Amino acid sequence: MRLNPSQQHAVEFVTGPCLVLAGAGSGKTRVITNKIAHLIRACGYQARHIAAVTFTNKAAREMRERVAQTLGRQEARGLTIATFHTLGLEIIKREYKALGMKAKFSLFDEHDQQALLKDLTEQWLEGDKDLLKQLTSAIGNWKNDLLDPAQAQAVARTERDKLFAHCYELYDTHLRACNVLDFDDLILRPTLLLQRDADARERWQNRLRYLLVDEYQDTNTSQYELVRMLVGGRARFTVVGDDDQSIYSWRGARPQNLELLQRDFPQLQVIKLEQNYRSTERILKAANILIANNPHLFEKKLFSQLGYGEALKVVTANNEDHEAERVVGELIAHHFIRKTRYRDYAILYRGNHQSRLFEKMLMQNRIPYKISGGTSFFSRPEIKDLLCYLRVLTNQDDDSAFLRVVNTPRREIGPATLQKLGEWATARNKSLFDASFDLGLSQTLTGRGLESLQRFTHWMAGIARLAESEPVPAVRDLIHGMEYESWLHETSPSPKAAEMRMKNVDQLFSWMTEMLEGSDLNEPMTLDQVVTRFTLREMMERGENDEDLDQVQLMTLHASKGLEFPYVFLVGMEEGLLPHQSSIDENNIDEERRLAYVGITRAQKELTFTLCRERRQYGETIRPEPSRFLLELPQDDLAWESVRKVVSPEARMAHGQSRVAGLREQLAKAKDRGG
DNA sequence: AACGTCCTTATTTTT
DNA sequence: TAAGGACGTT
Repeated sequence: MRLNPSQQHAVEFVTGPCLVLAGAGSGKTRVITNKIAHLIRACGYQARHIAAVTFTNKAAREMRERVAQTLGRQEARGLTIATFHTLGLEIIKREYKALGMKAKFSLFDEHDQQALLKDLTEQWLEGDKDLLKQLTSAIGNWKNDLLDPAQAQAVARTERDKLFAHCYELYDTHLRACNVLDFDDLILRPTLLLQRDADARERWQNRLRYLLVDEYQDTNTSQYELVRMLVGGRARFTVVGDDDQSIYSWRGARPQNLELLQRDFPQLQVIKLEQNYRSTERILKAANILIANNPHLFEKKLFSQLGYGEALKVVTANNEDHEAERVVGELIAHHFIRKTRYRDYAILYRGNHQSRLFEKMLMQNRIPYKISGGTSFFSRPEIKDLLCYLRVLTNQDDDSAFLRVVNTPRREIGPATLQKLGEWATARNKSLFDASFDLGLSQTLTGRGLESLQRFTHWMAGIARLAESEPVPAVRDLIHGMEYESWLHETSPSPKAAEMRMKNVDQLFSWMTEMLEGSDLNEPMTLDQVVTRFTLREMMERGENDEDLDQVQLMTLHASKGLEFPYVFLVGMEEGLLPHQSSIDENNIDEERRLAYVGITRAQKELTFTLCRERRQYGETIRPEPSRFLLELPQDDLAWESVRKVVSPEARMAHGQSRVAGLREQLAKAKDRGG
């Protein structure tokens, strides 16, 4: 299929800054892919001078595949296609000297960060979970706004903020001492470096001469600043985004960055992609009418030429069990009549907890399904344990990792020993690992503790030495040497669970082996590269990934962004759920509306909304109103399923509601929707 | 160290 | 309501 004129224009405009406003399903990935090809083939750019930046590894992977398809492996060689965080990491790796860091550092994930903050601030926060959360987000916000602890201190007005800024400083000092970076640092550090160091800026602007950014509406302040620093005055870049699909403002995303772009680059070329190649006209019309209720940074009008299509169904269930029953029932019937694949269906919901009943119902009916999200592989304790071992191997300053593994499995190295080791190390400005080798330690540590400790660190040092030349045997020795398997059996609730955990460990090990040894497609990696990639959740894709499995897809609306499905069920269309109650309270309806918009625009052929008359919530039964978003949709295109039996009479009596009132209510609603 | 009991909390979570 | 975390007991 050929590019349409707007797409063509977006691809061919390369002489200045370019903003592509790409509506849902308008073929933005095609534009990015083709533009990269155009830059190389028609504009004389070398692949190594082009970078395409995404937010998720998945998006990066997909783009890499699409580009390889368009260009072929050879021409695509040398391209940078990475997430913001990976790009930041690349910069840090090459500029570590200018950043005043050691060559080897490790990464904190969110969990590590939380644990450290909790530890560091115990005396002030006294285990107040809420405060800890606030602190975490305060630090995150300061980092997003490119403020260091001193600047944070300066802008802090309230006592609380001053305390938080102080905690930020402690946290920062600790990270630096351990040679550790958190996720935010991966953006913050390179950005600050490029701001202050003209040479570094020069180097990177010369290296990355054309920049493409996907999902630009999701950038936060520091990410935008990084983009600005990288493109410099030359301003050769393309960003692609859609303010209507901005659903991450609660994570610091600033769709206003789309507007800022016009201010910062007055010569900005704005190109709109308004033809949708995904959904029926009806689905798109509904989406357009819904989102028209929102304020807009840029006006656009999406259209489709895929035929008018079926009406959007609205199914009202009595309660949430009934809702699941109805959805799965409809799904099964549809599947058999239309001879579709299960993977053509998606069930989308606002909150993860909603998945439970659908899962149960699908399981009962033996329908294969897949729930995206939920507890990730990497938050499992056995995986964290192993990764922390590897972190100690690659960065011996990483005290947090050291503390996690030093007594796991049990080595009789208790809190008392570690306390004294900690004091000793702090006094000498050393890491715990290094300090454990000090001869003088015997002054403060005696007998058993010292012996166990040194047995452990000497053993680890040996593995670390081996890892430098032979990482795979080193990791194997590590797993065997610490007798992890028997430890898992001792500590797991059941032998079955222990086997599961060991299977995970084996899985991780085989992934790592593959990455360390390299393959036809991938160069061998060093151990610290492997650890970093795992922390960034950037593992090698496996051939037979879920795409090949025929499973009904269950996920949150957030997780569905960027995906498409022929048949979509958008469940829980109720006030309080979508829009969510807390968004109603905070007057944040617009983002909820975008969330609904994202959900609707996932559907290609058919879309079914469901809602409940009754729902159990926090132990009590409530009778939610239909979501205002349903009422905002074009009623002529909705098929409200007429159901007479509402709730059981007893339940209605319990709510003090007579049959007549119930009928009146139904009538009123029918009138509301103009019927 | 492991288990049981009580108490808290209930939106989304790209890296 | 129900699930997960914290804390206390054995």
